[in-house]
Amino acid sequence: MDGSTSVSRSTVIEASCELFADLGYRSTSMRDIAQAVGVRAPSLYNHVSSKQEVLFAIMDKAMDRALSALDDALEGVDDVTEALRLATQSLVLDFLRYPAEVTVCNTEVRSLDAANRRAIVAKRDAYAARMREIIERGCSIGAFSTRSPQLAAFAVLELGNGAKSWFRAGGRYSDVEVAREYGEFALRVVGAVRAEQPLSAQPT
Amino acid sequence: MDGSTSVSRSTVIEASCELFADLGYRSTSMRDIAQAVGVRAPSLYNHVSSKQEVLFAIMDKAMDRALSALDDALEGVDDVTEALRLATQSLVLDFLRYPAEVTVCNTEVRSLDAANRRAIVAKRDAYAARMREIIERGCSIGAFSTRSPQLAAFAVLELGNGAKSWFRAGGRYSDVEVAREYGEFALRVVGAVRAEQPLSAQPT
DNA sequence: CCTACCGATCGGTAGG
DNA sequence: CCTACCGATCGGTAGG
Repeated sequence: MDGSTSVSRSTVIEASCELFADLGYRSTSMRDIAQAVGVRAPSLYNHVSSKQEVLFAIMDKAMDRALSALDDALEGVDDVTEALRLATQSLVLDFLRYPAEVTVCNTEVRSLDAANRRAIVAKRDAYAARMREIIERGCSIGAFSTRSPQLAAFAVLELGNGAKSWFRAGGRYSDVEVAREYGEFALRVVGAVRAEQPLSAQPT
Repeated sequence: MDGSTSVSRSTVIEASCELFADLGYRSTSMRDIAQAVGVRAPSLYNHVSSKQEVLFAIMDKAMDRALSALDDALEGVDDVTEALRLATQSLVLDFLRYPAEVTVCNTEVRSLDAANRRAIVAKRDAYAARMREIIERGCSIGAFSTRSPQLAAFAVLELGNGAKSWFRAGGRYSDVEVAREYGEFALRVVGAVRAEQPLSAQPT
């Protein structure tokens, strides 16, 4: 970003997010961020109060967005199989559409101050709990068949990571197609779907 | 580690690995490492030549160990379903047994110098390629049924991460039990196993 | 928005 | 193995 674009709190935060994702929080200096938005480092403090505050703002916004997306995806959905499919699609789509934000969330929890870390970990745990509850419900009513719902929940939550690093490199599938495929993977992991039922049976 | 234990290259590298995993490479100072092994920072240079060299040594050794474990797991195995199961178990067991090394491998590639990064990425790609080849072979002979072997390979490779963060917290299952469960997840992801076939059908 | 500058900390070296 | 110290860089402030 050069000097021709006006600088604001959101441009500072967006530039910081890309740099934190690429270099890491600790390896990104306020001077790096300033250069990215086209000012000198002290001017950043007109928009943000500290480097730590920027990191927290990035992660808090990303967690809220992911939780809202999950809410929207599950609204009015009763069938537990469909709920797991849609929740996984929501998770993977979020990964694919906001790779920098998600990378920061996945790698910089340790860079948060104690109080900020507690707040972010609470939201992360809430997200994981909702995914786990879906899988536990599916197991209890016999829709899913897996030995450890907890292990399966962790496996499903982690699935999107592979898609994220891969998706950035190539362009063979759209983000929606990748998300749909991972939705199918999740159903297979919990034992909800026959292997012979191909994804192509689904409508577009 | 206190002064009563003798300091060597390997004790420096082991202490560095734990610190890099917990704090990150950039946030760990040579003084932190020195304190962990009970000397002053300049004395570390009697054992290692630079901080960067320590990072590379940790990652290179970890990659070689993972590749060797994969070799051992697959030796003499012809059946492609069994190969995927054993490869996944090998991967997950490595994650569970060497969490600090694996965390460093997963988070500090960006902290490597260009030449070191090329060497590590080549080994990581070789590992991923072997997993992908198993899945492609299974698909081509009809043992597996998945729309995108490449996507499935990434999903399987990523599976262990969830197990790693979870396993460190609790003690409900042994590492071997967790690895076996993930072996089953991998077969489900590629469509190799009926959902009705529970893991408990396997011998101990 | 800037220049000038602060105290702290960094990886690494000199010299013994 | 140590003390003493180097130039560089850090997040952030003073003052305008």
